[in-house]
Amino acid sequence: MSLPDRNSPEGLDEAAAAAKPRRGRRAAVRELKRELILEAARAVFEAEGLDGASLRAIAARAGYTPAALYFHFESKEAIYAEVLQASMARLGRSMARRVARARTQEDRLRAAALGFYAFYEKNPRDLDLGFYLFRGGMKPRGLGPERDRALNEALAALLEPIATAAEALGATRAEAERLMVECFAHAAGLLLLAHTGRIRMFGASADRLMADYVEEKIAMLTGRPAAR
Amino acid sequence: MSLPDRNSPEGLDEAAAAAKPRRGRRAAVRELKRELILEAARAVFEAEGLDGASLRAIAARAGYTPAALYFHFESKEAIYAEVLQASMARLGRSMARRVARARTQEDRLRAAALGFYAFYEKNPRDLDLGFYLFRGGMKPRGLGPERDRALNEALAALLEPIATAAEALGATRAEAERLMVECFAHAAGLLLLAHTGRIRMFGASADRLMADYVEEKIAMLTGRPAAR
Amino acid sequence: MSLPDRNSPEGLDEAAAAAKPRRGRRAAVRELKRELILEAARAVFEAEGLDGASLRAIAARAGYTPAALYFHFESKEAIYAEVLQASMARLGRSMARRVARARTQEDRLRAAALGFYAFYEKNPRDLDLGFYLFRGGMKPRGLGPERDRALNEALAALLEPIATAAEALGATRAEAERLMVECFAHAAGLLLLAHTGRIRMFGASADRLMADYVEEKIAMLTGRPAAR
Amino acid sequence: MSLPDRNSPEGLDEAAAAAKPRRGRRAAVRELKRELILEAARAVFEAEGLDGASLRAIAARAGYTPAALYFHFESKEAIYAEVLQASMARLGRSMARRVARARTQEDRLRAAALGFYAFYEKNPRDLDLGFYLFRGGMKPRGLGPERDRALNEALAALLEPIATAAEALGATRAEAERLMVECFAHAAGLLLLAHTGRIRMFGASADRLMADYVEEKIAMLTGRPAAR
DNA sequence: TATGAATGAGTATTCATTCAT
DNA sequence: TATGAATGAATACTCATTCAT
Repeated sequence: MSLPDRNSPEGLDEAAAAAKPRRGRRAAVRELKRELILEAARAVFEAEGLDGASLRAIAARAGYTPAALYFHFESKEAIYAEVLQASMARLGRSMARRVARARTQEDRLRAAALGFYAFYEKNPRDLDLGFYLFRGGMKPRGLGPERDRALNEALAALLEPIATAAEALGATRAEAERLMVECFAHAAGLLLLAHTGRIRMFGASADRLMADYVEEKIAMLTGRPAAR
Repeated sequence: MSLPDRNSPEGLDEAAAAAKPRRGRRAAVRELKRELILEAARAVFEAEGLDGASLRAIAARAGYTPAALYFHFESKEAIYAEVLQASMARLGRSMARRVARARTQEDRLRAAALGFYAFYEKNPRDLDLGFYLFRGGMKPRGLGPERDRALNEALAALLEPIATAAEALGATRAEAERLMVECFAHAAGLLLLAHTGRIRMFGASADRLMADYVEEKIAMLTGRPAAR
Repeated sequence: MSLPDRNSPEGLDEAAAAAKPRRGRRAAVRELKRELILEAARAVFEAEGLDGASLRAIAARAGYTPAALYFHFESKEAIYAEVLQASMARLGRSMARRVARARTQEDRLRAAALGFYAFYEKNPRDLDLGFYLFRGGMKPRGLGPERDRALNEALAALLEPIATAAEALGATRAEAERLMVECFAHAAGLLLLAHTGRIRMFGASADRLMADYVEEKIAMLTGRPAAR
Repeated sequence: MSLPDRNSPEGLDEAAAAAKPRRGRRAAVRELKRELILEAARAVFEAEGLDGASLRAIAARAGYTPAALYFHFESKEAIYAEVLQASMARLGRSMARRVARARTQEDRLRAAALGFYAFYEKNPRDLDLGFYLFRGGMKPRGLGPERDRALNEALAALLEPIATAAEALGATRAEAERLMVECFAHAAGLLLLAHTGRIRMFGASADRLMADYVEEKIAMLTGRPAAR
């Protein structure tokens, strides 16, 4: 059954709503259009990278004129930043879900460290996007200092669950952060190799390597021998 | 009197040589010019990346017109590939030197694994160049499939000393290759993070982390506890 | 309780007024909004010129959307024309005030001729605006022929006080008009030079030059030697 | 008859010249092309003004691609500056010719002062171009400060003959410069009015007014009554 | 009356590459 | 070998204007 008369600002007067849509409706439409553009942008950025992608291509794919995008975003870089933020948000949610499902402290660490790796392994287009983070330093400023800062902060927040889980396993804060960085680095390296086919070239399996790496670390942390 | 029967394939007619220098001389001059162009290209590619660099900039820095470069290289990508090969050759020589100096098998492994890392740490511009290897998959074709294959082979040869040292320490070939890949991945990850400032953001020291990683691996290999 | 019978022109029927205000009130509000837009437009046109100014900038400064301006003016040129007319009206009032204060016929001529010059000297932004008049011929049609004609008429009316004063000093109508034109030209030239810094470049003072010019003309007219 | 063996650097070896044209020939061709572009640019700038003209239009009129112009000039502003310089050079030559023909000191002053005016009266397109000089102050920098400075200097040199002639008639340097500025201003004002049709509107003749103005000034300078 | 969204034409400039010389 | 000139396609971005709401 529908419940038309909730006290929410929507509803109440359908005729008026049809004539002049309520704020919420307008904003929703606007948001929807933004999403569609971002969706198109994501595809193009994934395929072409930040520099390689052209606003025209994004606009065309979104069914718009280039000029139209400027009503929704202030520049190509702004679009890229949003696409990247969305990707990181998905990663964050994916990790959180995994950690929430874990029942032991050890599993929580596994979930966090492997979750980071697994997300990018399963979503290689997100990895393509994320590589901007790894190139941040090369060109003076890719997205502008402000957006870069925001992305750095988002990244730090993203990795925190790994450190938190390590602390819960008895590590000091310093040790926990160190382990977090090590896992980040190892995952980044493996993803790099796997993503570019460099690992296949050596007949190795990247996810297996990552899992083993985490087990080794857990073994060191808990004093138990790693099951290899 | 002239000595026409030197063993070299060139020579034979000095008068003609003056008017039209012998093959060898010509080739040497030609090679020299190529080197000068590559030198200029290296500087520009390091600063601007493959996409960011313009042929005009390279030509200008080399003291040439853009059109002139086409007498020496067939395209911008061809130049990049040569610059990259040269960088890898330097890396190879650097690793070989370190390994040669090592006295024990353990040290040979340390030399190889850390040598890879250390070269890029000390020569960040080479790292910038090398990052192409890590992006190989992103753009449909960066340098063309042929050049990509050649680079892959060169990379494999480069890393071989690590596997060789591991075998000398008693690892099977499979284990040795696995360790080689792990070291490669860890080094790549750490370099990535260090290079883009992402590691400073966590207050960690990349070279320390790399050294520790190698010690852990050696300890596992030899059965001794790692000195942490 | 409501007090429906205030003496103001509004009121009388508040219910009706709320639903649909009477013509007068509506028109007044409309006029007010137009003024606010023109005010904003003036600032932008002064700073950027006719071509340089963008409708977006005008709209933004007026607190409107570009599209909204089209409810009040039919084009950018129409706005410019109105801004210019307002500027000329101010000039006219300024000259009239000066002439009214003058006690002798000679002073009336001084007031008119120098008043023209002085207004623009004191209000350089109005001069910027007015320069459109001087560029009228350059672009095929700046504001459209109709608007141009209206501006010409307004200009002629503006300068008339000079001719009137000259006639009062004994000049024939032809001589008076000639003097009017001469003064106009000299003032325009000096303003041009002063306005663009070209006069500073020669170390001269524009207003002094203008005053001297008028004295020379008065001397010729009255047969007295000019006080130089 | 042809005289093939002049001692000039041209000639001598026609075969070689055909194969690889001598420097002078190349430079001449290059200069010719530049001239053709400038010619096209002049037409467009005259018709559209600095802002209104587009590089595309200039290129099209010159029979080139927009990109091709960048081999000859570094920017639109650079082209404009050259066009303007050429116009001023023509003005300078025109004035110099007139002054050279003058036989008395008085005539020299007439020639210089009226020559300035007459050039622009006869070449209204040059006046359009020159109006940039009068708008210099409006927008922060039209051509860039360096080019603006160069143009100012050229203008000062252009007007100098007027001051020189005045000094020859007995004026002090200060008086001569003042007269120079006055003439410049009056001419500028009259040209403005004539050019924009504002003078016709009062039934006056600009060149007559200018001539009379100069006579008045000469009369003042020499103490004789002006022939009006 | 006012808005947000959209358009289509326009801007200067840069690029790798080609080619006659 | 080397150059200067040229091209054509591409770039991000801006503009005045329109229109459904």
